[in-house]
Amino acid sequence: MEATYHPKQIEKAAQDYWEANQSFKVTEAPSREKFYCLSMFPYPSGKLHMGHVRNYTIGDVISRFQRMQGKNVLQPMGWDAFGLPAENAAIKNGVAPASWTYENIEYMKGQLKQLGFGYDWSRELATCKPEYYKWEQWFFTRLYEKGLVYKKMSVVNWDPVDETVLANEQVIDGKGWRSGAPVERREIPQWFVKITAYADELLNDLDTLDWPEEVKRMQANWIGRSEGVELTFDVKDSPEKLTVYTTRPDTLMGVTYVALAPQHPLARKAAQGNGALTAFLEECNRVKAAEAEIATMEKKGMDTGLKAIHPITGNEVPVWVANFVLMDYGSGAVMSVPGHDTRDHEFALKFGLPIQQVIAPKNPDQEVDVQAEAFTDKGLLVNSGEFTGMTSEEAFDAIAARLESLGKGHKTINYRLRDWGVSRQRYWGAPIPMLYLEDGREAPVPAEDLPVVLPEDVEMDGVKSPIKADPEWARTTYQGQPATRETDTFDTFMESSWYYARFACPDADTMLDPQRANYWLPVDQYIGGIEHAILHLLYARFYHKLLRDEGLVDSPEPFKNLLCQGMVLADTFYRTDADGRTTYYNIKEVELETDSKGAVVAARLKADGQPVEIGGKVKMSKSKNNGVDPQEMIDQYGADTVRLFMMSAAPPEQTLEWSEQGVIGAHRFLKRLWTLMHDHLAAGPVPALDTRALSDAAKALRRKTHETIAKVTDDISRRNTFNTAIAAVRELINLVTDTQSKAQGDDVRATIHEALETSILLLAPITPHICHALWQAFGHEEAVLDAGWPKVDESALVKDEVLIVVQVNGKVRAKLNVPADISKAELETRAQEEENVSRFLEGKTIAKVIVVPGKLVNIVAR
RNA sequence: GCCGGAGUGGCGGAACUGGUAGACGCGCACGACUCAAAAUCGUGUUCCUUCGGGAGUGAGAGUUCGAUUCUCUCCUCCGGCACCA
Repeated sequence: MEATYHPKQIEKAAQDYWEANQSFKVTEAPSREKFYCLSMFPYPSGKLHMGHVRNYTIGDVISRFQRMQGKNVLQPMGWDAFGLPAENAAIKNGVAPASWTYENIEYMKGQLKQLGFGYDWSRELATCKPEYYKWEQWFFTRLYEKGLVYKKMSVVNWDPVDETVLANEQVIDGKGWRSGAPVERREIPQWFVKITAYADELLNDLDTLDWPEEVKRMQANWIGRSEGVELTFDVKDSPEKLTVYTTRPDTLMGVTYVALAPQHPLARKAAQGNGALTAFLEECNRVKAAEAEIATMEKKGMDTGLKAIHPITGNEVPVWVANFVLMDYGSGAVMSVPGHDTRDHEFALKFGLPIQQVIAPKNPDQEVDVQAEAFTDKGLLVNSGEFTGMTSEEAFDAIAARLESLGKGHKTINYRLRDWGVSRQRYWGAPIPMLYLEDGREAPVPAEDLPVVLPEDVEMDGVKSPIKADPEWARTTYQGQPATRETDTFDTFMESSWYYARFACPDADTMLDPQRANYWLPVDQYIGGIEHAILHLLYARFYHKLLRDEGLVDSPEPFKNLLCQGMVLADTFYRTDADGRTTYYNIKEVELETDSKGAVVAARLKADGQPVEIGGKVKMSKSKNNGVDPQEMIDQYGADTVRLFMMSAAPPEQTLEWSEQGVIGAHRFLKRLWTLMHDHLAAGPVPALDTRALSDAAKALRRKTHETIAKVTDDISRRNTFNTAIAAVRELINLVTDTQSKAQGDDVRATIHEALETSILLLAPITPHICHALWQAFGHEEAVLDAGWPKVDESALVKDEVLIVVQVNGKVRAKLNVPADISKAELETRAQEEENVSRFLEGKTIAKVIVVPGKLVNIVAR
């Protein structure tokens, strides 16, 4: 063993060992307990970023820990290889998306290996390969045959200059990012998968998942199940009817107008021959097709001139168009009750529409003025004809029953969740396997003709998808008649919705091999960013249920446990010039000025010595110029240092603030650890541990060793708090150093040996390379990777004395070391005898004494 | 706007079930080693203080013998909002 720590050498040696022994290649072994640990696969954007490193380090620590518990651990890795950035890179650099993607995969794979992640690379997959997306195409045709796929018109961002569809991120301040033209909402026909048919199951099964509560809550809210009433308004002098959905039928008598989405057919009809309304509807279309955009913009509306007939009173109410009513949600029309809905109230005030109170608070003392502010609570009905005096709950049923008897409405369950639009008008995606026949019919591509292969050797001009530009690509036949192919491609969420299952049987010549898939699935631990809390995770859950209904898997849910890791942040520094443009500077270009305590008080640019603004800690990104390249860190400090810092700086769900000083601190610990181990071994043979004859110092160290095993085991397996696990090992190492300098003897040396060996095992999942080397140096034949996890010796934990805190009126006044088996009464007496306690009791009478055994005594005195 | 989350020393964080606030680390200060520096090792480090003690976990209230932890109101920051992945 070398006297100094050389991360490059030992990391290379450990990685060579794993490679030569195929250490992470696993096969299905029904007799063994399996553990499937999966980290969200990356988009191959070029090189790994710190977010990836954090995500994959967490996964690797859990995988290695579970392996040391004796489980058959599968940890695969692959590539979410279709997507927009490849097209952008293709346009910018003149390379085909495919070759750009494959190059990135090669490079990033090398980086993952350098970090020492224990993946079974024999299962690697890339979603852009036909052998992967073939099955996705096949599955889509199965869904089509089952009636779970349909086509409808749907809104996209349209760039009128480039004549192309833009993604939301390509629309900046309402303009196309390349053309600069104001975008328009445009409706085009698109394919949808009926996720709403599974809404109830997706909602109910959330209860069965060991997921963070906030993620389950977000998904439940996203699905948005509500019970309400669907009712129709007749339209005056027209055969048309308006259908609306409401969760508050009790407020029906307070409807003073009806609001339509600008895309509603009746709004369009009313606009014919109405120039102002036509112009307004056009204006409503000049906005990005994103809900956040619609919800935050200024509320605008216009009267259509139409009158709706109230289904119960028969009164006429005006029909308005409002820019915030969504066509995709419900029926695209809402009944407006400004007295009892905040948004309706705001709109009514703005446009001078009447506000009518129909609900009064249940508490008669509560003052309500609906002209000033909407009263949104449930209560008692007023001004509601025959329904007056009912509670909101009674009125819900009574009004629903009345509507039903009139044939104008019925109770129904509604979901906020909308069907999954899977069509994209882009090139770099899996072609949607549908055909359009000459006679106008559509048909799925027959299974024997799959996959529909995306050509990879193409040139991108930046505007039109190469498969849309080439009519030859689309030309084909179907059952002898000419047909054209669909040239839209799938949403990339399609690929990421089932990759976890394909990893179980990546070479199967069907979509999945149920036997192998059922051995590994569900995933025992899934790890990924919180930003995927809704969309990806909901689509994957949906897809899993579709796979189950196809007979490909048995389980109802894909991911048993979920860990959402936080983002990686770094300091930002910037200057704003006279034109209001902001330039960001990397921390390397900046010099920090600190006060005597080390607090940062100012920053200046090294280049010109002038001050720059301190922008705080922000998610690492190109635009903020605050990224730290993992590769540089690995080269400089080694993979173990990077892994150790990542895991020790914060618990996984929290944001992690990058700090090079912190990295240096982690590196320092590994150097110290190495030296400590080396010196211990260099001191000669270690006597055997005789637990019956230990000095106090040896006994204390041994207790700490076993307390640490218990703590680290619990922290990793139950709490996922790797930071506190590392802190516990550091405490143990600190105590070893301390014991070494204060006590000698065979018993001390033997307990130190036990403490050090234990530390190697406890750190092995986190810093596997150094632990691999140290374990060998300690003379073990087997690799640390396959060494069993250390076991707690309960007898080592026994304490003879405990520390008791004594409080007077909740303030700490003394600390006592007492025998662990002291009686309550004696503890009270001893507490009161303490000098600093009696001092505070003087002149007071004791009202109460609270004793928490083994912890504290609180004397309440007045 | 809607949904979800987070605020603790100079900094990252700890306190797991309502029971010693600040574990562990970074930074800083001082000391040892050194011709010197780096590295390394050691000691100290929430704030105020009349050195008795007092205050303190984003702000304000409440429950409790006792609140970082539970309840309510508010402020700030972050994630998602269906075509970034």
